[in-house]
Order: sequence, then C-alpha cells, then structure tokens
Amino acid sequence: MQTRSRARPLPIGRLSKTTGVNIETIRYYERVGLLPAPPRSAGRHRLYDEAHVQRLVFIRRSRELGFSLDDIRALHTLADNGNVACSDTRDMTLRHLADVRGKITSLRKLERALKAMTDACQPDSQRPCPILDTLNASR
Amino acid sequence: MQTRSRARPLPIGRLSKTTGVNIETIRYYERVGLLPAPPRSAGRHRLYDEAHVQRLVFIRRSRELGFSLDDIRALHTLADNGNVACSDTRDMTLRHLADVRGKITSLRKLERALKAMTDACQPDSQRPCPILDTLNASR
DNA sequence: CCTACAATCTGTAGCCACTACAGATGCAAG
DNA sequence: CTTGCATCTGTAGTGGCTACAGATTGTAGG
Repeated sequence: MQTRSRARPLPIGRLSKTTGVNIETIRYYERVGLLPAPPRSAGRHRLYDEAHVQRLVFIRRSRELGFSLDDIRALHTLADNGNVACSDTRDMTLRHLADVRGKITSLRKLERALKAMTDACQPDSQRPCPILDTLNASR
Repeated sequence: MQTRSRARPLPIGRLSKTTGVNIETIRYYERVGLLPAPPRSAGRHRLYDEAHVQRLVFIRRSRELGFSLDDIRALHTLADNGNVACSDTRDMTLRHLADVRGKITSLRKLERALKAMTDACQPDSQRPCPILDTLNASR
C-alpha cells in the first residue's frame, strides 16, 4: 500500500524499532529458524523487507500471548497453508488456553497460601514466626 | 525425638525419598550453596543427618510456594537469626505475594485474549482465520 | 571371600528464550 | 577523509533444574 518509494530495505536497528523486538532477539530468531535469513548488504549487514516486518510482528504478538517458539513455528506452517488450517489453529489455541488456565489455578492456590501466611504473621508477638513454621512443615 | 537409634546418616537416595526431592536436584542445591555439604563416607558418598532433612523440606516447601532460590537463601539467613526477623520474613512474603498477583493478572488478560480468539474462530466459515488475523495485527 | 548388582560419584551438556558482552567491521554525514 | 554510530560474529551467562556417560563404592547372597 506504499504510495511511492520502492520499499527500500530496513537494517536491523530500524526493524527493531518498528516492531519493538530487541536486535539481539531478532538475530536469535534467525539463528533458531523462526525468522527467515534476509539478504545482506555488501558489508554483510542484514536488509529486511515488509514481509519480515509482518513475520516479526506475528511472532511478537504470539509471544505476548504466551505461545512458545515451537508453537509459533507450528502456527507459521499453518498460516502458510492458508485458512484451510483454521481448525488446527483453533485447537492449538485451545490447548494453550487450557494451559494458561491451569497456571492461573495453581497461582491462585499459591496466592491463598501466601496470604494465609502473612495474615498469620504478627511480627510483634512472642510466638515463633508462622511463616518459617509453615515452610518447615512437610505439608 | 527419636526414641533409640543414634540417627544414623542417610545416603542421598534415602534423603531423596524422604523429602521428595530429586537426587540430581539435591546435588545441584549443594553446588549452588543452598544445602550445606554433608560429611562423606570413606568412599566419598554423601551422608546426611536430620538437620539436612529439615533444611531440604524447607527448601521444597518454599519452592512449591514459588520462592526463588535467592529468596530461599535469604529466608535461611533470616531463620538462622531466630524470630527476630519475623517482620523481614513477612515483607519478603508480601513482596512475593504481590508478584504472584501480578502474574495472575497478566495471565487473566492472556486468558481473555485467547478465549476471544477461539470464540471468534468458526473453522467452517469462509472468512480468513481470525486467530491468524489477530496474530498479524500489531495491536 | 567373591560376585553381582544397585547406588553413588564427578563432570559435562542440554533445556527455554533470551540478554550481554568483546572485538572487529561497515556505513553515512559533515 | 574522518568521526562516530550501527552492525557484525561468536561466545557465555541467566534460572532451576534434568540427563546423561563412565568410573567408583556399598551391600546382600552364595
């Protein structure tokens, strides 16, 4: 949709700024095969185009949603096959959602336990610290 | 409180079973200075006593509550100073509680976003996959 | 006492998803 | 042409383990 300018390529610093992904992280994604290796300048500097920007934004969004790099690789494969794979995408997301819910549940348990401990703790009393007590109890 | 038996020392496998902590993990804790190095047999096998059991149970409980190894080191220091440090213990726990709550909050955001995506996804429709759409959107 | 076999030993490398250097180049503005 | 920032490669570190390999030790049965 660019009006003029034959979309001249971005060096890594610009890509980093436009996508909000750290330079080191971009190179890391390339190393682990998540972002395709771009062409290089005469002096071996990476030169990215609009497709790389798209890909990297996709990766960043997915990471923000807690998908693993392996998940993202799978999503890329699905995306490249067109929306045929929509139900697979949905399945992946549902699995991930279940995972997130599991984490929430266990963090809530943690929260309750920690709150009970701090509630029981009255630093000025003469009794032994209930927090240390709890930590010593085997269950 | 043992009635008889001069509490003969446990080899690492027994310690592992009684505390529920992996053998490799026990050795790891020793390496990073979390569990004191026990005396050894003539053949360099580790021999643990009741104090080690206590310490390791403390560590396990703390890990179950999500404390980092650094946190646990600090808790040990506090515990060794007696209950004078009760307010410090409480502060640490409160900080950790705040941390846990923060994690819960961001996981809940994640949960909502993922749910919205899967709800929007109707695999049989002809529209492009809304999940892939969301992932491509920069915000 | 000898023989199996289990337990333990040390040291190293791998996991995930980055992050942080060091030291060598490249590039672009003035 | 110089200056100074950007980028390059390669390596090592993070946390909290886990998983080996290959050597040694401990122990129970015969």
